[in-house]
Amino acid sequence: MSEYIRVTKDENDDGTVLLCTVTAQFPGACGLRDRNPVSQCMRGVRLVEGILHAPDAGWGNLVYVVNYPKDNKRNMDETDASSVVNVKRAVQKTSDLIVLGLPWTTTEQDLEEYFSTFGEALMVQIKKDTKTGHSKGFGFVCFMEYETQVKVTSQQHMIDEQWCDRKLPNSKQSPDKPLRSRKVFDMNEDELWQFCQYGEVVDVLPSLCGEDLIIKGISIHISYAEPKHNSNRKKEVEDLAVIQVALGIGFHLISAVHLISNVYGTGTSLKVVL
DNA sequence: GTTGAGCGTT
Repeated sequence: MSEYIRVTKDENDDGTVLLCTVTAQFPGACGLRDRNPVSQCMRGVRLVEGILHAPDAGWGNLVYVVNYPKDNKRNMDETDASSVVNVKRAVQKTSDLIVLGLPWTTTEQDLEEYFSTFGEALMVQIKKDTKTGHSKGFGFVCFMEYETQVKVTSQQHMIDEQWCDRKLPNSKQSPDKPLRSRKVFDMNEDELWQFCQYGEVVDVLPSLCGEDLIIKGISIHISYAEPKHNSNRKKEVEDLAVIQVALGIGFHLISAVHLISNVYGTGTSLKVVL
């Protein structure tokens, strides 16, 4: 069934599953929990000496969530921790923008003055003819804050009474990736697998939800859907959402989607923009 | 002294 992530083909005869079977798919996992179908409460799967024991009613048709060590949530290992930091940095990283179609008379001062209304610019330049010093009608700008860059790239610009174009310079674009964005809503497993081929997503942490991430040159927006029924359960999902997502493996992202849709109801669960 | 799609003298 596409709803489930298979970690093992069959449980043992006595209804047990080895923890190492789970950790093979979810590195760093220390156990499992599931939602009691009656009380809707989360409960831990009994773990004795590395062996997971089925609930009294058997493994059944329940969704099991992977547990990670509590004091280690954000720090499953050094590599992962630094990856998260890198993601945070990637979010803030700005890039030069090329500004085309400038009036011949526009100076760097004019340009700086215009763009400073959006935010602080680190660099503004207009390309000029080396001999004559006349403007070639295009230039570059780089902003301090990524938010400023987003603002600037998301609207048109009238500079000295002329509409100008602004975009990422060719030199800053990754040649193998399409520029246009594709939005994927309500991803099913097949779509997730397609997504998995693009690269590596480090984490889906509550703190990252709502943020635009740029990971290995791929823009990814991760957001939670609004709770459809009981908003108290939102806290639970945030608690549980410390799920490592490694698109190279794929399973983790799928499990995150399951987790989130279980709590918020099926529907929009993860929004991924490619 | 001109021009109007483009891609960065350091």
